[in-house]
Amino acid sequence: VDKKVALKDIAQKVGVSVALVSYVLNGKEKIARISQEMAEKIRAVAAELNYQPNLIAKSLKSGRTNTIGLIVADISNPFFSSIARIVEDEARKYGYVVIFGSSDENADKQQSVIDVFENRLVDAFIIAAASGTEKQITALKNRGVPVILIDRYFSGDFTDSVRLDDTLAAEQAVNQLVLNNRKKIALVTYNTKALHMQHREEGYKNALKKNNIPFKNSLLIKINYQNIEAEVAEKIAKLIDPLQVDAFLCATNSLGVAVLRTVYRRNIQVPGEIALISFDKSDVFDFFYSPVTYVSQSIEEMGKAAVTLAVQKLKDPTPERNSTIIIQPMLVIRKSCGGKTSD
Amino acid sequence: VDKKVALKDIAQKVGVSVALVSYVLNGKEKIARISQEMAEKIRAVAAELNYQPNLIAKSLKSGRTNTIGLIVADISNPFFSSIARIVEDEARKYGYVVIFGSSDENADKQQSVIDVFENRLVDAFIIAAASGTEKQITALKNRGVPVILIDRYFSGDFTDSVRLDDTLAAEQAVNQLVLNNRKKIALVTYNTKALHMQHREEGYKNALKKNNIPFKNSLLIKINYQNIEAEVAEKIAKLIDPLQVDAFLCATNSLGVAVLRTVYRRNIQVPGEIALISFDKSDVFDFFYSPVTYVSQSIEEMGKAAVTLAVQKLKDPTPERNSTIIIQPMLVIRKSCGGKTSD
DNA sequence: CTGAAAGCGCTTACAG
DNA sequence: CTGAAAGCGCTTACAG
Repeated sequence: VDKKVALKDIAQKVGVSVALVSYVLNGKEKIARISQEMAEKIRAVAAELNYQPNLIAKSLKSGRTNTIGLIVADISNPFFSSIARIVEDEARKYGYVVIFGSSDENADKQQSVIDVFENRLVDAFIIAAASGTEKQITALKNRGVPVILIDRYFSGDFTDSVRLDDTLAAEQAVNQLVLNNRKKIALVTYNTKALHMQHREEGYKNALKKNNIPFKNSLLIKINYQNIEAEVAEKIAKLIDPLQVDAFLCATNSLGVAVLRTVYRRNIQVPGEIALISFDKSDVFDFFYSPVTYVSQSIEEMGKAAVTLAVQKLKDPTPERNSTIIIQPMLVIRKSCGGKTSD
Repeated sequence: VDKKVALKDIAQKVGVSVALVSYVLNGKEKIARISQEMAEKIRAVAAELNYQPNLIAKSLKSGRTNTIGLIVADISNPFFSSIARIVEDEARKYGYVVIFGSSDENADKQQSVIDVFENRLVDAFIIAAASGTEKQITALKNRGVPVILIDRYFSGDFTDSVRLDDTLAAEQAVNQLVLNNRKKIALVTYNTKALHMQHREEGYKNALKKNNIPFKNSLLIKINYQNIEAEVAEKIAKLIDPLQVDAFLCATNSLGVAVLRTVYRRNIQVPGEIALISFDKSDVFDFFYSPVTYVSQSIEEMGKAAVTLAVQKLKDPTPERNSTIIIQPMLVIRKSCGGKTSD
């Protein structure tokens, strides 16, 4: 087990001060006007000793860690792990590394992850914020830490965010179902005040109204995040025995998969008896006997935008306005929604 | 934007030295024999100022960062993101935070991730090592950094590892297929020297031999990791037109999904025309019209074991032997493998 | 019971 | 062209 080599070691070997070595190795020999040959010699010895800078020491000096903290609901959810991958790659391009934490949609847990990350002097946060945590986010901002919201957002323009046009997305989905002659369209969503979910609900209601379909409360199904499979099974059971719906719009991929599972178990024909559209993407949607129509949001676009915003804020920490980047939804139409398709 | 409060600020306000504050806040007032009332006062002021320790400064002193570096092939692969989630939760219990990187099965990329993490003084690594990187791993170990291999491993006992009994797993799968009267069993695996894949191949061959089925090279399908979907489609096409196989064993979930996609597109009946077993788990396997039989490995067990080993090594850095924890596979039998099942 | 001081590894304004 | 010194925020052996 070798001892790590430090600037001091190089300095000693070359017979020069630590300061010189630091300048040279940081490419500041011009500024410090260090002689060519000395610079060469220092670089040679550094290479010979295989010098690796101690980034922790650099961080203590600079207050920067080149680390981005990514907080999502659950890293094992494919939606979030795909975002994580994009964020990782994009961050690396700028010399940043990503540390992650899952909030499980729980405000307390989110706060504790924020605390831990902040004490480690994470440079910026990218957060898919749990519902009801706007105070956490504003507090962070007030402490001068850049925060980019992703997927989730709050009303008001208090931080940068990257999000889907949720209202539009839901409207498009409902319109498609109506186009395919569905009139009894249920929305399966989470029991939450989270704004992105509220907007999906709003889009659903808007589209019903525009199509002259009365909204029925019994067709608005709210599921608790902690208990998805069981609640979906139970609440859907009530709607299909006897059949009171002819379509489901599922507000996330987890809900979509849960609904599929129930529908599949109960042997309900898709799209014969009920049509189906889900938000987000899932491999599962491709393999269901009736491939599932879904609202696609470009994860690549979202992840890249989030990192770009973070890096910008880091470069110029005092911009007066916050950016909101709105990703356009795309409805990928396949068999499950009941129209004529090639798939 | 407030300035962060430091020990100094508390010390000034209380009118005492920084050392005292440090002792008290670290619960070492006993050792330093500090008076009750002074300790109380210091704690009160710390709370009042909402003091948060600077973990970077602590790290510089201690050489510890309480960070675990997790390196996998691709964090967006459900297998690895599930592991990441377990590792995250488990690490948190011990006060560790997780930083992650994807290697894309590329040795150079893996080395660059290792370098970055090491310069940040990550305390320990958990790595699903890319093929041919044993030198990287031994080098890390020689530098005194604890490394736990997960999922992947190398021959020889040179570091701790947590892995599946790959040979046994493949044997069990093949035996099941034989039991269901399959004789022309193809193995779809990666074109790699990685030992876990070699062992799966070995298990496949062992089981064939034990069942008196001659091994045919044409039924050993090797796919390059970089181009899964296309190669699977192409190579499988050759085997099914005309039909020269009656079963596929897929060595990972990505391969399983790719094979399913091809089989599905070409409208081959499962298990009527060909039977199917895959390694790993996937939501997709549940929704295929013929639910897919798979080799289940307990990700929870693996993740927990890896973190436990890491924490142990951190506590006691000089144990003479390395631990190898071997997870037992479990074959989850469903319709796709062609026997009689309830599913 | 408490404080002054050194040191973790680095950067950088200052002096010469 | 180069070095001595202060300082980032913390810990801890030492002295009193």
